[in-house]
Order: sequence, then structure tokens, then C-alpha cells
Amino acid sequence: MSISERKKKILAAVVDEYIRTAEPVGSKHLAENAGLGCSSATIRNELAELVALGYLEQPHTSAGRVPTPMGYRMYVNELMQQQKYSLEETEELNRRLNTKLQELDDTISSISRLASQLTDYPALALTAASPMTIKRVDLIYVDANTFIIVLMLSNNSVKSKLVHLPVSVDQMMVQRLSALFNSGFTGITEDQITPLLIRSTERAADDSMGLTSVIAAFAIETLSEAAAPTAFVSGENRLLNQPEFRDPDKAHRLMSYLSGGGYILPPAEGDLTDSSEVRVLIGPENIAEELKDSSVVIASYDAGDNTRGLIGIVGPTRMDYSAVASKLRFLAAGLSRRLGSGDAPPEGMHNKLIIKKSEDRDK
Amino acid sequence: MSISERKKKILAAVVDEYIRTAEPVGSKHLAENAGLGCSSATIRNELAELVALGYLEQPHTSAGRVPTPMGYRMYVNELMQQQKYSLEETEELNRRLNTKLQELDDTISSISRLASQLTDYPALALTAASPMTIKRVDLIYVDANTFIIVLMLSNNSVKSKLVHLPVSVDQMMVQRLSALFNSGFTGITEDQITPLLIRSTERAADDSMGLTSVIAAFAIETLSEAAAPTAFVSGENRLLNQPEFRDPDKAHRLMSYLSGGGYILPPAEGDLTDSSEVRVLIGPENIAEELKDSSVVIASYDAGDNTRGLIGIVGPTRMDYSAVASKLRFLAAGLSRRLGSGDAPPEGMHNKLIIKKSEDRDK
DNA sequence: GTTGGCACTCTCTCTTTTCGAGTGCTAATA
DNA sequence: TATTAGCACTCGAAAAGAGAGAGTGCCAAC
Repeated sequence: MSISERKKKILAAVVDEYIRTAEPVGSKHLAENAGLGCSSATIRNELAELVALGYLEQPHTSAGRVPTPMGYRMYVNELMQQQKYSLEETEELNRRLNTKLQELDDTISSISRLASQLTDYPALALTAASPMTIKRVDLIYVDANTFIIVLMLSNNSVKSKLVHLPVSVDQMMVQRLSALFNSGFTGITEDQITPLLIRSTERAADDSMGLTSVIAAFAIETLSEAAAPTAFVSGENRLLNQPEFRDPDKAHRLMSYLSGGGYILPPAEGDLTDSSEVRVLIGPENIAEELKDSSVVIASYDAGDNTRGLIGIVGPTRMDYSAVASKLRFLAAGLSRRLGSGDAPPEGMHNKLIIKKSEDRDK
Repeated sequence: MSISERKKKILAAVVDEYIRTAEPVGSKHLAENAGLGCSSATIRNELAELVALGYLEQPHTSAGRVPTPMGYRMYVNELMQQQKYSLEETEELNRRLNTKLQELDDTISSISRLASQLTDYPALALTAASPMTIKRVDLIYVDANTFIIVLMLSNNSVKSKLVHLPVSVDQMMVQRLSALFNSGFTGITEDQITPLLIRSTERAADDSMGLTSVIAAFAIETLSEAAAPTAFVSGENRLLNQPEFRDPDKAHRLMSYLSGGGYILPPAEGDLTDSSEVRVLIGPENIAEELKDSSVVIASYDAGDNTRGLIGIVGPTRMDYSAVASKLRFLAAGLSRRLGSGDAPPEGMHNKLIIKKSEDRDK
């Protein structure tokens, strides 16, 4: 059921204007500013029909029109134009992306912060879950009571930890364990590290002090942590910029939902894992009750190792979809270029050398 | 200039009540509920004097009394009673502290989250800056193009990173570098890693491929990062629970100040590093303009390695100082027990084995 | 199918009124 | 001298009322 070209134009104008001003849009205003060659009366007729069709609604009888979720949907699908950036803007965006990713690091926390800054809406970033294996195990003997475990995972990340023991170990034992773990624990997933395997390794190493289980425990912990999807939300407070969240209670509800982890994306994740397109969820299209009158825009990026990360923006249904979608697309593309396992490496190989450091603490 | 016992009692009652209700407190209400044996007229006289002395003020002529910052100060210093927890409450608090610190980890992010949850105010945590040195360097040869750097720092944390090279290295070189770094780079602080040192190490290792500088760069980065104070704010949105922040603009101002790093504590840090007491900064006592009408409560805890961490709570001047101070004290004590370099180790040595893992990524 | 005109509706804003909590003061009381 | 009861007064907050204006729907004309 398609609608006339003029209706589309009018609808687009209404949505654009409403996004800009957050005020219901009247026929007179459209006639004067939207540049469609007809009078306000004509537009009134069209508007009335658009209301009947469900694309618009009026807050009350004598107010302008406001888009319904269905209206936004139409706008997002067909009407809004892809925002093109000028050369300067591209430069500027790239600059920010670069500096941000350098001074902070490329963890999801900084990605989400960046997305929020760029769009001025709350943003959240998460990494997809992906099965992970151990590629290599090294044990570094420090002293009789101390050694360091270094694990290299299938995604080429390195995790390490210092272990301090109440009992003393000799260097031979450490070497033996190292060899055994490298042959027995590499290439397998977390759930393949069974008590049985641990037991047999322990026996083979002649380990009576429980070293094996300490190492195995760290392996399991590391794998599960590396494989688990992690989410990070930032810029919740930017919600308060939006007039629809001037009600502190409403704002608070959504903000605590977001801070509480915001499990908004998973349901859409399936859809997204392969698509490189930006997805929009408008108001009631969201599954979470807390988001029923908000909108979410999501983009996915190639995070390397056949993994995709997600960046999402949350805001009122009256969101600047066009701008947000463009920015997310840009950001996702930039991240993919940087992190992705794609063909051409980004300019400057040296960049790839300094990637990220680990953190580990013991005392 | 001390004031009469009765005045103190009345002041305490006013503050208590105002903290509870956020409404100006009237004489009649006090006479009926505060349990001081006199009539509302008497209290009116006393209140008038308390106003004259600067401890209270009235929003307008015919309203109840509200504490001034000076009034709060008096309350905090002399009047409020230390909140004692019942056995069950202690249990409950300990339980939460334990589970939280286990399921998440003991990073400052989770500490601040916990503090915020416990108090229902925004919280921030930060670690004190402390000069750091490298204790040990290991280089693990992976393949011709790849090796892993493992650094053990003076606080016994371990950081690691995978380096992927465009050129190939032989195992000998890696061993040579490892030895050189262990002799030349251990025990020195970040700023002692001079270009000169790097240059000479490079020459000694006969390294023409810039490996030395890659490793040195990582060392510098790691040290500066480990030594730098890090801050983490969480629960900003809980501000919206407070009636004084029902104005979205006001709330937004403070929230973005907090999110933006919230450099609230440093000035007080000096005072605190040694003290184990809880510090309170009331309204105008804060230096930051954004906090002039908010209060901050800070506690410090022993974070091990002769380092102290700080936990702080931010809220309106009408803050429940007593409850917040008690909770922070409890939390700080718990953290000190867990992380501190104190004498008796916490129950369960095994706990100390599994402390934290590192994270590192390359692709 | 489009347009100008016009009466009508409804919200928003501003002003006015009312209400009541809380005060300060005074005079009586212990 | 300290306390108390009583009372007139003040001032803000909430309720009620009055316009004003924006925007509509509909009708008749083009």
C-alpha cells in the first residue's frame, strides 16, 4: 500500500521539522518553509489523510502533527536521505576517531564514549560472544614461590597473571607443566577443559601441589571472560538534553535501565552479525519495556578474529536518525578498518604494533 | 563559641528531619516529634537564635528552617551519631561486598559501582598515583615475526602484549634483548627511560630493526599508565532520585561534570593519604564551582603496595551524612582488609591466588 | 483537486484568588 | 527569667479564571 509522492514529501518535511524543533508541526509552517508548491489548506487535507493512514497523529485537536512510530519507520526506510559529509567534516571525524582511539585505547568503553560524544545521545558498545581457544601457554619462573602464567588466545590477545604460592616449586616442574599445557590445552574451548583433563595433566606432571588446577582455573576464567560478550554504556546523562526527558522520573527510568547493562541489543544481534548496515528500532519495535518509547540505532563493526562488535545509540523516538545513522556508519567503518581482519592494513604499520597492554594485579 | 545543649539537640533534629523529608522543618513539627520537652513557642525562639547564629536559614519568612552549610558542618562534626550496624546488616553488607568483588573484579570500576549501589548516590573511586618501576622483563619468542613482552611491575602486577613485526627476528636476538632489558630497565622509573638509554641498549643488542624502541615504548606506556591515578565514576543517574536535582538542567550540569572525570578529590587527597577517617566536604567547602552546592564524602582505603585508594560519594548538601559515612567507612575497611598489605591475610589463602587477569589484544 | 475564509477547539500563559503552614510578637504563667 | 498560649501577619503554593493564539475542519469558490 504505497502513498502518493506528495504525501511522502509532506511526511518527510513533518518528520524533519519535528526532529529539529520537538514541536508539533502545523500546516501553515509547512506551506511556507517546506517548499512544496501548494497552500496550507491543501497540506491540511493531506495531513488529515496521513493521520488516517497512521503515519501522523495530533497531540490534541488543535495542535500540529507529530510522527507516529509508523511514520518514523517510513521515514527511516524510504524518506530520509543519507547524510553526506563534506571533506572537512570527514577530516574532523577522522581526526577525533584517531586521537580518541590512541589516547584512550580501543576497548569498548572508549568506543562507546566516542559514539556518545559524536552523536550527543547515550551510546553503548558491546562485543559479540565468540568461542575462544588457547593458542599458547607460557609459564615464567620468577622465584621459588612465584611464577607468571601467560596465555595467548586464538584471537591473538595475551593475558597474564602472577601466581604467588605458599609452597615452593622448582624450575623443572614449571617447564614440565608448560609443555604439558601447550600440548593438552591448546586449541580447545572452555568447556573442553574437563576435570578429567586437569586430573590427567596433574598426574602426568607429577604435580602434588595443585599447580595444575591453578593454571587450569586461570585458563578457564580467561577463556570465559574473553568469550563473554561485554557491554559498556556511556553518556547516559546526555538524555537530559532531550526535551522528552525533561521529566526526571522518565529520564531516570531509562538511564538506570541503560546503566544496568542495557540488554537492548542481543535480540537484534542475530540479524546484525553479518550485515554491515545500520539497523533502527523505533519505539514499540523494541522488545524491552523500558525502550517502548525510545529508539535505538545500531551498527556493527568488524572487531577482528571473525568477531563483530556492536555500537548502539539510544534516544527518543524523535531522534535525528539521519545524522545518527551516518555517524554510526562512519564510526563502524573506521573501527572495522582499524580492528578488522580485513585485507589492507590501515596506514602506518607501526600503529598495529602498539595495540594494547594487559593489566594484572597481585599482592 | 559554643551553643547550648538544647540548641544542639534542636539543630540535630532539624538536620535529621530535613535530610529525611527535604522539606523545611517547622517548630510545631519539632515540638511534637523530636521529643525535647518543650513547646513549639520555645522552639521558635531557639530556632530564631539558630538562624541569627548562622546555622539555619528560612527559604522565606513563613517557612520552616533549613540547615546552612555551617549547620551541616556542625552536624557532621559534633551532632550526628555514628551509625552502628546490627549483626544482620553487617552480614548483609559483607555478603554484598564479597559477591561483588568476586563476580566482578577488584578494579576501581566495580568499587565505585558498589559504593554507589550501597549509598544510592553517585560514587567515584580513584587510585592514588604512585611511582612505579619494572621488576622484570620477559620476552617470549612466538614465531619469526612475533613475540610477547611480559612486564612485571614493582607492585607485582603483570602486563603483557603481543608484538607482530613486519620483519623477522631470530630467537637469539630476543634472548639478548631480554637480558639487556632485565639489567638496564629494571628498578628505574618512567622518566629514567631516556632516549639515551634506549639508544645504548639498541647498540648493545645489535638491534637494527627497532625492536628495542618498541619494547621501551611499551615499558614507558605501561609504567605511566600503571602510575597514573585513574578515576571511575558510576551511578550518576542516582542524582535524579534527589529532589534537589529535579531540575534537569541542574542535574545535567553536575552529571556531566562527574562523567567528565570529576576532579573533585585530588585537592583533598593530600589530607587523606594517611588518615583512615572519613572526610566530608559540604557545599561551598568544595573548590570546584560545580560542587558548590553539593557535598562530597570521601574515605580512603589501603590498596596494597603502600598505595591508598579513594572512594567518594557525591550528593546534595542535604545528604544522609551519617549513613553515607558509615557505609563508606565499612567499605573502605573491607577493601583495606582485602587488598591491603596489612598483616593478617584474609580468610582463605586461595583467594589470594586468583586475583586478576590481564587483558591484551592484537590482531 | 486546490484554495481562501471562517468559526471552533484546545492548550498555554498570565493573573487573581484562596488557603494554610509557619512565623514573630505580646501578654500571661510558673 | 524562662516558658507557654494566643493571635495577627506574611508569603508561597496550589487552584481557579481569563485571554490569546495557533491550528484545525469544513465549506464554498475557483
